[in-house]
Amino acid sequence: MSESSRPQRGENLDTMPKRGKPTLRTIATIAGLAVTTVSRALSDAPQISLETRQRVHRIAREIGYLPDRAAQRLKTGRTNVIAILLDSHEEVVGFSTSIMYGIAKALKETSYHLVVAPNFLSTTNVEAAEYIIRNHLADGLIFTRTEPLDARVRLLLETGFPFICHGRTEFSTPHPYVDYDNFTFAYEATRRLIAKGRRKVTVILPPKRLTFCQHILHGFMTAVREAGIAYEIPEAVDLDTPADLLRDFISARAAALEAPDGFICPGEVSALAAISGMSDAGRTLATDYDIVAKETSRLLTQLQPKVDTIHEDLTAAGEDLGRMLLQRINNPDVADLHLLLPPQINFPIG
Amino acid sequence: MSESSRPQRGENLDTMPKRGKPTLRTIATIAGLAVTTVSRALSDAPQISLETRQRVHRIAREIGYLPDRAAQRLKTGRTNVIAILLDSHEEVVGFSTSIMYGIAKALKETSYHLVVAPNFLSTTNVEAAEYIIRNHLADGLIFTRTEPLDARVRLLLETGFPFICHGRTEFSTPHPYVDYDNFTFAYEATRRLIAKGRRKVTVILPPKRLTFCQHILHGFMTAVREAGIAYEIPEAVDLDTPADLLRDFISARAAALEAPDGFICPGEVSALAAISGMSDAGRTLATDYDIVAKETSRLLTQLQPKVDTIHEDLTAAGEDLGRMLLQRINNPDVADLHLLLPPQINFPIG
DNA sequence: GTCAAAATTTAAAACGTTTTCATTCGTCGA
DNA sequence: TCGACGAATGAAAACGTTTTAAATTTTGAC
Repeated sequence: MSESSRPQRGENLDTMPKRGKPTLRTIATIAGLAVTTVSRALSDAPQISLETRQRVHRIAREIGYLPDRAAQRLKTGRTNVIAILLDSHEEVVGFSTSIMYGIAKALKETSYHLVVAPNFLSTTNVEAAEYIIRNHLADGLIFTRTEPLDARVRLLLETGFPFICHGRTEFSTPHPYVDYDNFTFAYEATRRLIAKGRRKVTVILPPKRLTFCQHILHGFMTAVREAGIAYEIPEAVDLDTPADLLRDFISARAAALEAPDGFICPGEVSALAAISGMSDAGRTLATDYDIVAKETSRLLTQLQPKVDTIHEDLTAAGEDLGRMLLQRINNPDVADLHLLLPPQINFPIG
Repeated sequence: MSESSRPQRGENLDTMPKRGKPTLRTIATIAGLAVTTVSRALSDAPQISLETRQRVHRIAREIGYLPDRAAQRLKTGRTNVIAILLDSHEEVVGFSTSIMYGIAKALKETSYHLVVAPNFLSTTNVEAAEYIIRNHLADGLIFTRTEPLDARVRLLLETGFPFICHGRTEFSTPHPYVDYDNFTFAYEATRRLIAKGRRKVTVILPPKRLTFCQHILHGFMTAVREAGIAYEIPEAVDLDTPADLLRDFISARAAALEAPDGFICPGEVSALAAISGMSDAGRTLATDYDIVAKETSRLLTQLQPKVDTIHEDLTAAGEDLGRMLLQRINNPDVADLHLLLPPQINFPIG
């Protein structure tokens, strides 16, 4: 104990009443330990005795110590930040919000933060990823709405930067992902409509460039072909179409000849638009037509009569994304990190 | 030049092919200068000769030098990050997106980044702000949708943390803000409807807890009282009501007795919902009723017949927010930093 | 009791930058 | 010619943490 008590609170806090933020040194001085020991104790290193560890933790809590993330980052090279990418013009609608909520839950007890990286000034969705990597703004990346040949996936695989996405690309390049089994969703949804006696089915598809559009189409077509039933696939609208336009489209379609009497709606907004549109055309749910919808919140449970739903738990998906990305960051050579989440079917299947 | 060339690239890069990221030292070695000089040259300090400054900049560009933000932050205490807060359950719809775009533009040529701070795990919207301050995750905060007694504003004023918000609180506590003149918007919009010969006007208000709801109501009521005209204020819906519910509400209202024939829609979604709803009830725009809408994108310019619009440039507001926040950060005692943006009226006023 | 091994703790260097203070070098007035 | 001055550059400390290597204390076997 030579000169451990330097005049730390001298005349140098006249600039701001910043109350000399506590550091490891503060704790060390109070506890009569070395900074090293305090650091180790706080990070629960094995070689520290239980007693010191507890004492250090207690002091830290009492004086409200928070580690300086800049110093940690400088030393370790890790930012303790996970970023989620937003497409150039994607808006954070309920979809991403639920996923973010799940990610935030997965990060809750860790030292990691979630930041949302908007991508407003660049034209391609890969530029935001490049920017993050170049400036080392995060330790890992999450993004959604993958395409079969996704430029982001390619870039990240090339640079070896940790990432995981919600959705898959084509199968030739394996990469970490969490995806929902949209094939089964569409297959079971279609079979349900058929089982209910519907004779012409249709599906509101996602935008064609997205991978999961293929999955839904595949599941739909498989069930349609097995049953040899009539179907139609709207070209003018998709899941990203604004709700009123969708409503008007469906209303117009219902008034025409050979209108469909069974709808697959892989999203709540499209389901509500379909109900409104059919209602505009004088059709009654359950009597004149049926819907099977994908539900991600509890929006549809209010409806009377009830529509058949298949649940997709986006919050759970977000938790998996967060958990698996951390796994990937801390152990770069875990092989083949992926997960396919099963649909949760809310009606009897036979 | 004693021993400036240490064996920097020894055996220590076997962990990762990280290509020894260039640092100030790298540049210094190449240029035959001291690290100090390089640092000064890059930050354009006055005492560096023009020649050295240019040379250093050139080398930095050539080897792709990027400053280590963690080191900068550790040394200066500044994070070079601006955060925009999202409400607990607010979704980033077109509204926030435009503002973020403007902020990003204002930050473009500076060293600042914009990050979006979601607030999913806390229940009140003030917790996200607290979290950011405690962990010093940003140098300044931006948020929107202020309330008359806004807990975030109070917290930030108390702690002296730099912030600026889009929208005002009550007038008793001055604080930095950028706001749109919603009084004038509503006043002129109402007068326009009256000038067009409408005899019963109505307005879709924002949620009552938000400050700018009062401003719109005030402008509306002022014009209504001046003209002594009939009016009504819907209680069951507001600007946050989902579009189909709004449409159905308006359609139902149009069918009833003494329905309004003039609508103030302070948002594009509500304007479209009003048109659809009136159309459902068999009413024709411009013939049976008129609308004055606030437009923030170019969504409404497509419509036939045209609706009268008053423009609010959210991107410009974002730019002002970013610019003024930087001003506030770099000079904490600028007094009374605020801006009231005038409506841009797209019809002849008389 | 002694000595080596194990269990703890510590000193010091390092991460990459900024900043304070000192140094060099030419230039100019006397 | 001398010293002083200003311009330009440099050396070294510091920010708060982690980590390597070393020092100290404790333990256990003989």
